[in-house]
Amino acid sequence: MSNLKSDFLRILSERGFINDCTDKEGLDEKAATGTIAAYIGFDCTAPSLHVGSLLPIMMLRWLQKSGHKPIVLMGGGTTRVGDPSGKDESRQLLSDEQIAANMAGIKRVFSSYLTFGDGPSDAIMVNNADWLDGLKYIEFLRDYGRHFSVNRMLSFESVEQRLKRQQHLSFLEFNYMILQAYDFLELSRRHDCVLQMGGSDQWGNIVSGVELGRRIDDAHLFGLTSPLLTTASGAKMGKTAGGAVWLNEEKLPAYDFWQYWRNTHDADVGRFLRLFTELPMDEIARLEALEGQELNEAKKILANEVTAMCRGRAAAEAAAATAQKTFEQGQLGEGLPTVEIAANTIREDGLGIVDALVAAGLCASKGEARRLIRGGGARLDDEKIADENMRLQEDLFTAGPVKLSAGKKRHVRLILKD
RNA sequence: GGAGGGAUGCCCGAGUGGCUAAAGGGGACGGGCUGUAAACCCGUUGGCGUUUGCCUACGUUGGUUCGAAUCCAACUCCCUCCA
Repeated sequence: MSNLKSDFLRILSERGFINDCTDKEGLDEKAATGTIAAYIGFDCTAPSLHVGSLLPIMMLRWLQKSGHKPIVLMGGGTTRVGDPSGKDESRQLLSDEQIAANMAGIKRVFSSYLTFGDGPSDAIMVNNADWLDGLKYIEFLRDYGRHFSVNRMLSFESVEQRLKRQQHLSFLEFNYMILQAYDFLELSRRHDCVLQMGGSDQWGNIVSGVELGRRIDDAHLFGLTSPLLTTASGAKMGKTAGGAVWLNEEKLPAYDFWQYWRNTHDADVGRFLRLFTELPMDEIARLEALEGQELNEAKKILANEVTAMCRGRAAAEAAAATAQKTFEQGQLGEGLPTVEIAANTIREDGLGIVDALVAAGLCASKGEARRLIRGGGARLDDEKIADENMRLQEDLFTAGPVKLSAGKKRHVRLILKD
């Protein structure tokens, strides 16, 4: 395993980034003797990437750190088609305006992880709409389509899944892998890119590109995939009570982002430290060896490191401080999500506690708020709320913000606003 | 184009005229135990109002009926086989 010569592959390997590689020795040789360019594609299906994309982003970061050139491919063109990999059903088609807006949001996050510029190992960002949008159908089919075997395509996991489960797969989506393969070819021609990386669900698409390069340009391209990340409990990474764990601040406050990592399962701590932080391996070994309650320290470090990289050191420290106040001292941390209550809604005869829970975003509906109270999960300044008809009065706020909680982990600061 | 099968709540899936806001499971959320873990146990899981109430919901639109997720018709989409 560790007879790897290149820094790049050795780091990825020892940190657990590698699931599969089309030609590990060949790639190692190439990375050890020169500078290589590698790319990962990101489709613009949402206004922000979420933690699921953090793994590929970290791969690009290590690539750059070991002296190579990362290429971030924005899927402005492929998003118009829709990748069927790993999806049960066809995604709704996104409008071009949505795609453009999503791309703008996604682009922002990369500057936290990569250095962009014109130097040999500076990262660049390209958009596959640049070459996909202008393709001519018949020409494309004749030049490239003939290199694809439908028999083969049908056997790829992404396609086979759909067929086996009797789920609709449109011809549009069926073409996705061809376009992704073509992307690789274009990038190898334009930027001398020799490696495509991605999640293991991308294996089929990546291999298609490697083959296309060999058939048409006689190029020796490489593919490398990372393991599909699931948590120890088997769930796909990146979901939390509030929804997806977004990388962009405007989609998820730093405090919540930090909390996500703080709540990592015991069994995942070591793996996540290796994948999502840049702590030295021996330090990680020490941290993951901690047992019982002490392992919580490792989780805090994990949260701090990941948050610092994504949101900045200051944001990470603020989140850590808020968490400490809230959980370890039982106080009201300043960094908790803050919700303003308009003073005039409360002045007359107070604000119903049920409405307050909904307004605070802790419950999706009044019924849910009532159930929460009945189940004993709602608390006001750490006092269990027993009466679902209770009303918050104005004088409650004279001493300052009030803490409203749903369960042990979700807290909101309520403040009165004129 | 022909023949047959199917569409149920976040997901899977039962239900073939009233007892159905709809079994069961998963997930999620809450409580207990803990370490802001895991496992386990318990509870909750359409909306609004709350003492029995109203509204929305079983692909879509109509119809039969006192009454439909359940029967009928048309339509949409998916699947299988045939051409």
